[in-house]
Amino acid sequence: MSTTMRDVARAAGVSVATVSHVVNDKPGARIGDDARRRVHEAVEALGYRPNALAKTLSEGSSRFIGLVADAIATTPFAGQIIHGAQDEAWRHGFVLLVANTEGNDEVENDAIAMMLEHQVRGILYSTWYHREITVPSTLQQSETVLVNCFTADDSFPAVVPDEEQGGRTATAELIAAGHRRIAFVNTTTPSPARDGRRAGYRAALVEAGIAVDEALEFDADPAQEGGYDVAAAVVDSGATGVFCHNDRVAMGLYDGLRERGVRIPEDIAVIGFDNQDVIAAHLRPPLSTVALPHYELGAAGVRTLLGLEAPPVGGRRLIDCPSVPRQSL
Amino acid sequence: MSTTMRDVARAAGVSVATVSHVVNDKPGARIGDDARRRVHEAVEALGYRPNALAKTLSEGSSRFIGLVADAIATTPFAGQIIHGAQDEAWRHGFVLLVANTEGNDEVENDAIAMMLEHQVRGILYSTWYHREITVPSTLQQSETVLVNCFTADDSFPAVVPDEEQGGRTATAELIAAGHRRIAFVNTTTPSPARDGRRAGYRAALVEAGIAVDEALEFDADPAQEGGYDVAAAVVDSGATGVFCHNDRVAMGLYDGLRERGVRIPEDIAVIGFDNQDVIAAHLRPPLSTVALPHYELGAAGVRTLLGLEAPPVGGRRLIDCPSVPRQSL
DNA sequence: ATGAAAGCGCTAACAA
DNA sequence: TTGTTAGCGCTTTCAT
Repeated sequence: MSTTMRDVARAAGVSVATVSHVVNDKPGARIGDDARRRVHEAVEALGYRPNALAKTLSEGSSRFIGLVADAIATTPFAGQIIHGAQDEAWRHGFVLLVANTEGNDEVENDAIAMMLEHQVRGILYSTWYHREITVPSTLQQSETVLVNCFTADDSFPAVVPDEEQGGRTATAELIAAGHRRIAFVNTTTPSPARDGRRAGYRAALVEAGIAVDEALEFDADPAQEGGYDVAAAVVDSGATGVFCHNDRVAMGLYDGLRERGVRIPEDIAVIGFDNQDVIAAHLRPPLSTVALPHYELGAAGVRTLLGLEAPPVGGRRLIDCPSVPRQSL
Repeated sequence: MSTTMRDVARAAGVSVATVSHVVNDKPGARIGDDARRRVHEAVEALGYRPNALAKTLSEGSSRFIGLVADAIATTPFAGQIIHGAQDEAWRHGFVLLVANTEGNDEVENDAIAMMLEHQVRGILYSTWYHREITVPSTLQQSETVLVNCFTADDSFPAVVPDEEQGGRTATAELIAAGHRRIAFVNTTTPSPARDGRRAGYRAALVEAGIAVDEALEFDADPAQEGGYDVAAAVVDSGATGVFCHNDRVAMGLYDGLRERGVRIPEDIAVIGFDNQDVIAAHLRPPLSTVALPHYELGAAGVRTLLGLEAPPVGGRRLIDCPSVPRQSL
């Protein structure tokens, strides 16, 4: 098979212990310059590559971190979480074991079992949209950090987006652009996003001394169709600025407004949420929005799993949703 | 630490060999019913979970497959490849080790080294868009299958989408809908997609007895902006149907056509390519398109890596791009 | 400064 | 039918 440490030792005329020491550059190891050199040469010559599995077995602790996601395929979001988690894991010498469950409980349990059998240091349990979950019982046996989700009793450390701050940011952008009559097209789906963004919207208005007017708050299906359908009502409301629950709704709203001859941003300014690149960056005009910090969620998840970041006290760590200005306001 | 096979053996009053046999349900192992039962009970009682790493080390062959991707985060496509690869890998008892390189060579080499150290059975090297590549030298040391990419000399087994068949399919849909004057908005970027889809477009026309008219072929930047900009030319061409290089171009074209009062599909039928869900399914009207078979690419990649599917003879295995009919034609 | 040897959790001959 | 034992490739303690 492949060349082992023994082969290297033999070739260098030293013991495996010596090879181990120089290969790992162990701190308190007194190795003669000569031996060290010979080992390095042998490693080169033989193309030696350490067996990480054997190392793990011997050391007793693995360098794996598990990431179970409910929807890698369906959305571009999961990709960002994976990416952030992986970068951060690598930074600390860890490797990601990724499993996609597509919401199937059985697959989920298998995935977790598989990870446990591979001695993962811990498991990141993530969802593609921010929501409350109940964690599978198997997870109790492992260090677990929730990413983009949380439990009702906050019994697991969790990392989630700060929806309220995001809503406040979006609304504040509109206010900063001079708008006072600001509509809010929220989602019909009950969720932390719905409640949080609304709270942020209202807080920003209050902060700016603008009266909250519930007649300016609309509900729409959180997709293009919802935004399109609500266009008439938004126009009728007399709003000069609209904060949309997400970019897809904004995209539909664009269509609805255009059909009515309403120009963006001259007649109505629009801001979205999610910063879904395929959409936001390429609408006409490009859509100002607020980004969901998926990359950072993944990274922060890994950090709290590894204990590099004190676990959030209240249970959930809130991650900022930054503003992404473009030309729609 | 965690409970080992020895603990189970002790608890069940048998040897580790016996435990190993019953836990793995070894075929040619004569184990008494009683012993078998006692082992199972002990496993239950102690919550024993086999250590996959030790198993691998002992067996000498790992159950890992590496997947290096150049852009997990940037597109929804990579997710599909990962998903397909993972499902197929699991089906055969393998686990995916995913690494995202974002096109960075150094990261890529580290990723490959890491995978090799983890004794992966082989590596899937994938790109988010179909293209020619040169494989990193480190990959020579491993079983490698290219996914969604290929080398100039086809020296590595590769699995790629059948662009030509896709182009033919798209065009045939338009023809089947009764169109004879069909425009093609191709990308300006040289690529297998550009050449393949054009070849397919022309082949379909010829097949239907329609003369190829190069005045009906346009080049556009492969994004919304490109589609928008080409709208005037398309309208002027007198085409009654348009095949767009991708869904994003189609999205831009929608805008351009709408501005000119041209209705879809009444005045002009449109078909896209990629089946990018966020876009295609939610345009007005929903966009008919041809899907890039990312899931299947990942799955087929795993299969050829595991030798379950004879490696493509010519070098590349072509995967079909299926039609996804909606309401734009 | 270097080496011998035990052991990580498991598998697979081979004995019994 | 079951147990003993020798590895798998590596780390690490303890001698030398």
